[in-house]
Amino acid sequence: MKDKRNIKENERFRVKIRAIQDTMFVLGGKWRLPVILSIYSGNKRFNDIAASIPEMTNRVLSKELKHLEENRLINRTIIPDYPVRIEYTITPYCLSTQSVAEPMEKWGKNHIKMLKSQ
Amino acid sequence: MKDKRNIKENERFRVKIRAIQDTMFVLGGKWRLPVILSIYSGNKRFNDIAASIPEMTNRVLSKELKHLEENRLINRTIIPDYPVRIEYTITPYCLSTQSVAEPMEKWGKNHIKMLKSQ
DNA sequence: GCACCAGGTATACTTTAGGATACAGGTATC
DNA sequence: GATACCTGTATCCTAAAGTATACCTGGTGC
Repeated sequence: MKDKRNIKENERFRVKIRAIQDTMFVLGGKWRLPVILSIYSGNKRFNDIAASIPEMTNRVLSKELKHLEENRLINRTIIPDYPVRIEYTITPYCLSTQSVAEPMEKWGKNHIKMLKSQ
Repeated sequence: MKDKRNIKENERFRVKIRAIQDTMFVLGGKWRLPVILSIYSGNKRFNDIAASIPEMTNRVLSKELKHLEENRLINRTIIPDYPVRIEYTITPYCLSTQSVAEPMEKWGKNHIKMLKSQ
């Protein structure tokens, strides 16, 4: 009886950590959420995004954009103007990342405060 | 006027991404939150934690425990028994990581569902 | 023609995360 | 005396993340 419960509980635990690791895989890393936030706040073009996060090199930006596109968090659209422009926009699905980004922002701010108060 | 607002907004944006990056630094990575969760769910000893997450090697566990201790998320106490035991417990401050871990768990579960439904 | 811009890619590098394996040092047990 | 358990550490390695710098292509403006 107790064993059965432990097995079930362990199963729940493993599902939990797998979910967290998946999130980490998709949204983890130093630049992913910042890039999403930058696009969300209105930057559509490569150089605009790059300018909004000057510490990130354009090679990294290029890679992150690809990763985000592959995970359906952003759209890359080619505008056939002269000259051709490329616009990045977040997908409706991407809005769900807010539920992760916001608590992380809060926690980070609080953590800095905590460190300072010591 | 408009410039002033943009500068202010930009400042807010930079504060935001710094906070997220700090959180990533402390809680990011494949194993950090799982280790916290394992301790939270009752595992106090090195081998118990290791057994609860068999995919992680003990070298990685050792490193993560050190990192978590340095960031005041767990306590390491030596129990002077024979043989000497060592117990890891989460700090009160560590409870605040729930506010990050839970949304990540939810998002990860939803993400998997999203991928499957395509 | 020439310089310049947008939106990247190429190349080469360093750093960090994470993994595989072994085993140490003390206690306890057979 | 040999062996096993506990809590890790040591050594070596690979892969991924991130950095630095240069360069490309196809326009535009002068």
